[in-house]
Amino acid sequence: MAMSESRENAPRRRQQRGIETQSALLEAAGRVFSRMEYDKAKLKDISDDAGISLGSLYFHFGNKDDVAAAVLDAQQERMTEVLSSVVETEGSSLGRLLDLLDGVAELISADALVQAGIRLVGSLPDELKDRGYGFYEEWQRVAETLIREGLEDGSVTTARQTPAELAELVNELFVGAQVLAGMKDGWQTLPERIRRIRPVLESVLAPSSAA
Amino acid sequence: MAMSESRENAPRRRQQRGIETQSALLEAAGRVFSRMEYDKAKLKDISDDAGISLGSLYFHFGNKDDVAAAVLDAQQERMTEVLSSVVETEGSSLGRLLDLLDGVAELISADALVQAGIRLVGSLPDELKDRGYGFYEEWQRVAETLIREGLEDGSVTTARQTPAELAELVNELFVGAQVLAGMKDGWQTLPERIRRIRPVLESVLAPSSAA
Amino acid sequence: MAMSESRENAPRRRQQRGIETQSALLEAAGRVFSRMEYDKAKLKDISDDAGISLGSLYFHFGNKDDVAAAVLDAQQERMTEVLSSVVETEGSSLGRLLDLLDGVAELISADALVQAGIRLVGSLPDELKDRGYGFYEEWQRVAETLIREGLEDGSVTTARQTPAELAELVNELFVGAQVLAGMKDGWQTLPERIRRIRPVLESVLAPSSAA
Amino acid sequence: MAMSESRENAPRRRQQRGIETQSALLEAAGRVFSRMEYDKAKLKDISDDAGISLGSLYFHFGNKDDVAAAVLDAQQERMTEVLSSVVETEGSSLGRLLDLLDGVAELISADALVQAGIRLVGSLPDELKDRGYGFYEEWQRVAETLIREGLEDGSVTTARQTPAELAELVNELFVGAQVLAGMKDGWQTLPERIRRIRPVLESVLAPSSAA
DNA sequence: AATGAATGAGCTTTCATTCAT
DNA sequence: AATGAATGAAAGCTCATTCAT
Repeated sequence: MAMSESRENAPRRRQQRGIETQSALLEAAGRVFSRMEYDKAKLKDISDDAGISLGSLYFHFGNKDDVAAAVLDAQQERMTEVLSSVVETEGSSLGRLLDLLDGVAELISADALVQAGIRLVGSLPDELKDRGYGFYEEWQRVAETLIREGLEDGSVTTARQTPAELAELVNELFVGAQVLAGMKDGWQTLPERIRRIRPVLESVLAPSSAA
Repeated sequence: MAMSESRENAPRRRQQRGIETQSALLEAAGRVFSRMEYDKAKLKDISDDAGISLGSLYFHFGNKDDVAAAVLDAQQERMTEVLSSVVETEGSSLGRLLDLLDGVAELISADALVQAGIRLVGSLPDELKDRGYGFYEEWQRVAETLIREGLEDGSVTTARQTPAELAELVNELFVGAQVLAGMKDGWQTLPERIRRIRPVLESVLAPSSAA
Repeated sequence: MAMSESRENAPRRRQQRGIETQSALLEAAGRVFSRMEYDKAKLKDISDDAGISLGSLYFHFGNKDDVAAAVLDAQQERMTEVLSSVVETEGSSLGRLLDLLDGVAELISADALVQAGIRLVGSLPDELKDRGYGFYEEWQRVAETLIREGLEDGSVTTARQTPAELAELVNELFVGAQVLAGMKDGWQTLPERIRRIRPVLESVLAPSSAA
Repeated sequence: MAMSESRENAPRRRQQRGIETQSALLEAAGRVFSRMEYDKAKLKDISDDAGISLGSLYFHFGNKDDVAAAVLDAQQERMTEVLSSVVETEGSSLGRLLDLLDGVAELISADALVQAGIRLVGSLPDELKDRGYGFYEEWQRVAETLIREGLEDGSVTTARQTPAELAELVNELFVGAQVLAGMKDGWQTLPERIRRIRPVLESVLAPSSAA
């Protein structure tokens, strides 16, 4: 069966092989960048981790920055995926917002490539910094939208801060938990930290229901 | 005795000059490390910034890691100074805790060496990581103590979380604000962010008084 | 099978080029180390002498010590070659022992890499010292064996010292001649010196025949 | 008593102090150079070993080469001392020659500064090399003289080599023993080695008496 | 005489990137 | 597509030497 495919699919197979190599390199990059700073990570480390030649890495990614950029892209893709899937869930806006935190925390604690993306944001050449920071802003916009919807559907009841301020607060808490979890145990306990934060956010965003 | 003094002073005078050089180098290191990652920062950058020879830098600090360690030590010293001075203030425990956040935020936004220390914690050789993280733990203990005292003096009234959990929460919020401020504008707006957080913490730690 | 060969040969062809480079570097290292002390010799000197980039030298040898180790290995290989070829010769044991001295003297006086090895033994980081000294011991064992055999085949007749002591004596004489020749004229006259030693050794090892 | 000397002797005392410092530095240099190669030995090692400032070392010796030269001079002085004292002894010329070897071996095995001198000869900047090698030649002339005298007084009886050749042989044997002892155990067993050589030399230089 | 401090040239080593096959 | 080999521009660090006191 493999033989019968050979003629026509040869080019496609070759393409296929290339894609596999590229993705193997990407995962390896995730593993390496999640373990060390951008500058400490050598491209040789990545190609070794993938068991693929350094030359090949350069064939698939132009240079070191491009490798980092690809990791960042993949990270944001995976985070956006969680974001979309949770946002489209049934339930109150507040519930979805809190579920979102849980979902992202879970993703971070489980996916080395996502962890790599997080580390990279903190130790990146200036040109790439914005790309990383941009995501925090996007994420904050999503939070703000959900809070606004919560005010409408009644799941958010506080009136003492603007939705933007509340979103910023949510963001700060999440980032703080994420940073401390990253420093302490490589994000293993991040989901737990987020779970402990949940009632606090509920009491802040919906103080009446907590009474 | 005048003669004997001249002998004893001789070495002391030398040390004096050395101390000045060393502290000039330390400030320069603060400036440089606050501008760039550990790996991107070259020791030549530091010695140039201080207007002192590279060899002299190596005379006073043994190697690059030691320079970073000295910056971390200086940072923690300065932060501990604020911490002590605020904690010994008059006023309720909760008030002092919140003033503490303000004080530290102010320090961070104003002192390049302290900013450098913060950056370094995130991008440091593994051997130095603990030293940096240790401070977060110490700081959290202080917060916990103040919360405990607050429960006694009545300034903290919540009973829904343990003091340890509340301290963790305060820590996460502060760290989150600090990280986002650092990314966004080099900590310029950190004090403002902390001011916005204040009422939230009051409502969480003393919900009754907020009613 | 023609196809499959092309695949297998590809890497082999590459290796070929690498091997040539490596051996060119090794010879250059021999030339340089035979001219100057280990510490005085700069790796740049070696790569320049070989007309190959410094980076390439580091590609093939990990660091300076490894270069020296490779030189030592090559030296010992060449000396062992002489040793084996002479030992397997026809003739009396004593004759072969003395021929051995001649052969090694000849090699030393002609081969820069071997001279380099000798120099290195005297000025080497401690980790490599043993490797150098080990050879002297091995060589002494060979001498001892030949002397033992000489006692059996009658070419060695003295009974006043043990074979081990006699071997030590031979070794000391050879080393002394080699060191002095090295100091005086870069080993040019070593073969001559060894030739002058020959009758002495004969009279010591076979006193009767000398009478 | 110290006080009563103070006025007039002040300058002399100062001189005295300088001499002590200088000799302390020289001994320290001996210790350091006997442990490591010229290039590996740092002047800081020497001044530290002496417990005297680096600046002071530069005051007493102009530069690194001068320190080495001073060590070499001191070594040769001490060796010459042994040489003179043994040569002026009663006894046959051959006996004095062999005693000389013993004496020098004893000195080498006991005196770090002398060991340092020996090491230095093998790892020295070219300008100083001759000074080191010169001593071997001088020493060989002494041996030759003694052998000549031995031929006259009857203690040396061989006629198969010229006195010069015999002296060379003695030198080679001694140097070989010394080099191997240095490599093996830091010259601890050199006297023993020389003792083992003694009968051999007797049989070579005075074959009849050995019969 | 003596010392702590300062200097800078020089060396080893690393590593992103390119090349040849 | 893939690979081993090659390159060279830094960067960290050392250390002989000099300086100021």
